[in-house]
Amino acid sequence: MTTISTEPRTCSVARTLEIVGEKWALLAVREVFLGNRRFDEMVRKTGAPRDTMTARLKTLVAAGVLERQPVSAHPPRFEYRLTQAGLDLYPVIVSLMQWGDRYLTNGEPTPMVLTHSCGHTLGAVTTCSSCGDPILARDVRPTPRREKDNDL
Amino acid sequence: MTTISTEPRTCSVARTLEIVGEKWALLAVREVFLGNRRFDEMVRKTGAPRDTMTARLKTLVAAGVLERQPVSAHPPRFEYRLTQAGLDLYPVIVSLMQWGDRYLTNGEPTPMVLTHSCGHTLGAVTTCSSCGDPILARDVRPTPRREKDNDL
DNA sequence: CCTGTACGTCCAGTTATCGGACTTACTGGT
DNA sequence: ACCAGTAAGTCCGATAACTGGACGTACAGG
Repeated sequence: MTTISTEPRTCSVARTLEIVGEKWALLAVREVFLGNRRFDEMVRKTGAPRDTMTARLKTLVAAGVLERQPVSAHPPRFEYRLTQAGLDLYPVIVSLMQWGDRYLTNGEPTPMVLTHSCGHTLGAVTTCSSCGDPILARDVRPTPRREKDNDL
Repeated sequence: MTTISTEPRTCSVARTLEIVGEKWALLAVREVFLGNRRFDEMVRKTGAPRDTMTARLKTLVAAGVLERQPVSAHPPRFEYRLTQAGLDLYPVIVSLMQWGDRYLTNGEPTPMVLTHSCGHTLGAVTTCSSCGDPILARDVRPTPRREKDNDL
């Protein structure tokens, strides 16, 4: 007998998306990576409504992705800085950018060029930490830890 | 004179997020990567409302990430398959999963194990295609192509 | 004929998003 | 002293999106 699972899958992707699975959250993080750590700059450069940005930053701080630090008391001014967890989101941002560069430029040059410290324009490849080969979906076998998530 | 840019930044990250920048969109793609290509399965395994899943799948098909193909005419049954563009989203999914595995497991074992064809459990590293080194934010210098996006 | 599955649509209620105006607290210029 | 400007939000009303659940259609199998 096979019991049909009625619950959604337990999954790290889903958990992560609860925090950064929304446009403005990730764009806020992008801005901080680009060095813009201030509220108004993030609003301007992302185009997010101020209200929404406030809400997102609150979530990101609560999740430990960003830290809100005062940089001046009089007048009160704040900076949002990446924590280690935030810094570790870099691969996510880079992957998204890479994909957009490939599929969404419509033949035009990419809006932004990333230059790596090795001197070359950045092309990002997601590789296996064991063998070093680029990771392709067909080379990966997923195994859910829980019984109920077991169907392929 | 410095003109303050009032427009949001032109950016591949933003463009990509217009398509997959929402929880259910990415979770639908995740399910297809896991082999679940049917509407009802995606609804069950992701927990998305049926309405929302319908809307997301429509967007993803329109964007060329998925293809909707009939697999039976009587009764009418469909499958959603990844296009090449969809397959190229794998690094995004893997990066998100990796991050969740690291920061959102709360000490428990990760919900899913990915085994690479090399025989090892998958650890994904985003590397520079030129020098092969892992990419760290601090080693990358971003250069916007447009003048107006030029501030750091 | 009855039950079950697949793939949606429809609905009504709630929540989120949006753009714009407003607030507070300063700084710097005239 | 006064005015303009900036920063970091908050507040508002209108619109849009999301949600869970019921429903519709088309078929298969017993």
